Amino acid sequence: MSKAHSHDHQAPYDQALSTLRAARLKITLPRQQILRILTTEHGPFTMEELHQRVKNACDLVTVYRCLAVLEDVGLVRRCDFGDGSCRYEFHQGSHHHHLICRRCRKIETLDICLIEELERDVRQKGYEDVSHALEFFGICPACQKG
Amino acid sequence: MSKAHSHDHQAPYDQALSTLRAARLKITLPRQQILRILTTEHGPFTMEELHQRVKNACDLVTVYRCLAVLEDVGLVRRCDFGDGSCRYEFHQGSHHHHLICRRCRKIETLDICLIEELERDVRQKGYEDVSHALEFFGICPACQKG
DNA sequence: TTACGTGCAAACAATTTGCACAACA
DNA sequence: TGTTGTGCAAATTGTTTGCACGTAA
Repeated sequence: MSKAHSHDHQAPYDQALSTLRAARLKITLPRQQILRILTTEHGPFTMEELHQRVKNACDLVTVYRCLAVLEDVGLVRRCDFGDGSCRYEFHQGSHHHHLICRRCRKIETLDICLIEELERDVRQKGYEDVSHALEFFGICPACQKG
Repeated sequence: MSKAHSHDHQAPYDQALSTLRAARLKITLPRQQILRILTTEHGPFTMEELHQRVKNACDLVTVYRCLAVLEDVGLVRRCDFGDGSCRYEFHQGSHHHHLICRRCRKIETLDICLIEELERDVRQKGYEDVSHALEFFGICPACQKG
């Protein structure tokens, strides 16, 4: 009762494993470790960052392949901020966007999203399976001083 | 009077050259060719596409360096759609976004943008020099049939 | 003429692929 | 036991850099 209170990371993690089982994918150690990280820390993380966080317990290539699988079954969302490498975060229903400092690359989460009406316009152009990507960039207060 | 009517591509092109001169940058052949393409065709184009369009008159590396310069002086805008390579388009004040087919990669331009209010929120978080990137993805009508 | 730009080759970085071995179910 | 996943090495792709030569101003 006490542990689960502040942040219940266990439930999303267990649910993720169920999703893997439902897709007849194996629950391997690397997948467990990666899912543990993604469900407890917020991210989003690059492949390298995830590889370091599992303390090189598996190969970097395995991180790539795990993330591809997790993205396929919808457990993970890919973020591309236009700086060489893309990032991944756990995808739990919550639709949100990011605020990225152009200088120090700090990433904040924004919970606002008023874009549904625009997506409706896009569907009226005949497009199906419509989604969008919205990211904000700027110089954060800390960097403005430096 | 007749030629300039339907689409006056000459004016933006000449203006771009002036911008280069004002920045004390040289008007070289590759820069002229690239600017001609970007001011007449809409794009956005990848580096490879631009290189092909100048018919290999200059090296691919030169395309990279020209685009970097043009972006620096604000003549060109970079677009990253999260598929390996980024694209560039002529930047003429007009703020807009894109609609990209996930299958055939066709790119349409959208003139709508209601994000100014969200940017205001971001500035209130203390961020300076705020900008955003908004792209829509979907399966276009043509691809739905294939 | 002189700084700036280009070509060519090579270096880099992110990501993908091939194949033999390992391990989940 | 039989897939399915992993490690290692190498290939691919997009982009950047170094340096000698070429050219716009």
